[in-house]
Amino acid sequence: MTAIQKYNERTSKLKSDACPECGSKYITAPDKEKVCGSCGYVPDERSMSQEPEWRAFDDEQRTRRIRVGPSSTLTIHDKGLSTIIGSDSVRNSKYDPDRRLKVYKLRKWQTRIRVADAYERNLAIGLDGVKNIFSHFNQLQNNKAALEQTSANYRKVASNGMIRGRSLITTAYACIYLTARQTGTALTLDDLATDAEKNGVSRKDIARNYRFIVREFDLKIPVPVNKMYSSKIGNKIQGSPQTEILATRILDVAKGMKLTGGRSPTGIAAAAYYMASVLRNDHRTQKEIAEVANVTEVTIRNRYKELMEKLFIGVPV
DNA sequence: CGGAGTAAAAGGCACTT
DNA sequence: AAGTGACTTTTACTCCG
Repeated sequence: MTAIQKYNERTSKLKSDACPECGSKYITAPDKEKVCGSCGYVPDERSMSQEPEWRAFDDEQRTRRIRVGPSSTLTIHDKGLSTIIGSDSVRNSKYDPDRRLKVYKLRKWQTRIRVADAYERNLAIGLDGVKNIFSHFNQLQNNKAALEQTSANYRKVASNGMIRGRSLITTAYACIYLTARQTGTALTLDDLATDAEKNGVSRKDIARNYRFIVREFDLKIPVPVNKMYSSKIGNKIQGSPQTEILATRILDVAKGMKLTGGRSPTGIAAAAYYMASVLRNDHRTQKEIAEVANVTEVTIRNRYKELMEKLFIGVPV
């Protein structure tokens, strides 16, 4: 069967008005999908073709037109663009020894060139570090966009020679924290620090590095959105969604009244959540909330008191 | 026990030396 | 990099219902 015949056979099935499954007619309502009246078959006429949109009539055209490979990414030091010379032709004895030796040498040189440069090598280590740290946090684990952004941040820091005198891993942590702050992800410095301590990186160093980057690039970092923290509390404590919603409302108002500046975002979020739980008779103890929010009960009390005073002025409760 | 409150110690931040 | 000062949070504790 020629290609033309195959093509005709395939398309005629779709174009004909008979169901290819049972042969009966389609029902076609206006603006609706075609559905077979008797067996329910839906022809996937508009499904996406996995095939290339071009055609090649000889080998030369094929090699010229083909464009494949993984998409470009910032998370690999050479952006994932380099072709890796495979090891197949080295190991496989069906190839002649000359060829195998040649490929072996090519591979060796490729490895050298790829990461031989100190800058490139460090970039590779740093970006790997970022990826590694990402895998420790479930907020980040499957967040490709955050990984790309962190990698972009890291590259920017590296290319400006700002890692000199600082450790790669500390910079990696700082870049992750930066991304979290930029994207409003509820990942606190403490969260990162707990993980970093295991690698011998102190919280202080991450914070200093982070501030250094922010200052150097003159970045405008939004004030943390407290809602993120309150929903984090809600998740950990398994509270009702309504309590969480009320907590975020309280935080909105508190923010509007400038009650959030200078205070720890987690403390205020915890207090708002406590307040919401009291108001909604979904009562949680201060201790319970303090534990998941990583603040003390005293802080919750203080912030709670302040919220109650400022938010309910003149309002009979 | 849950919560209110307090004094003193500790910690973080912006800024200076 | 260490010191300073204004400020917040933590520690540790008391008291109340």
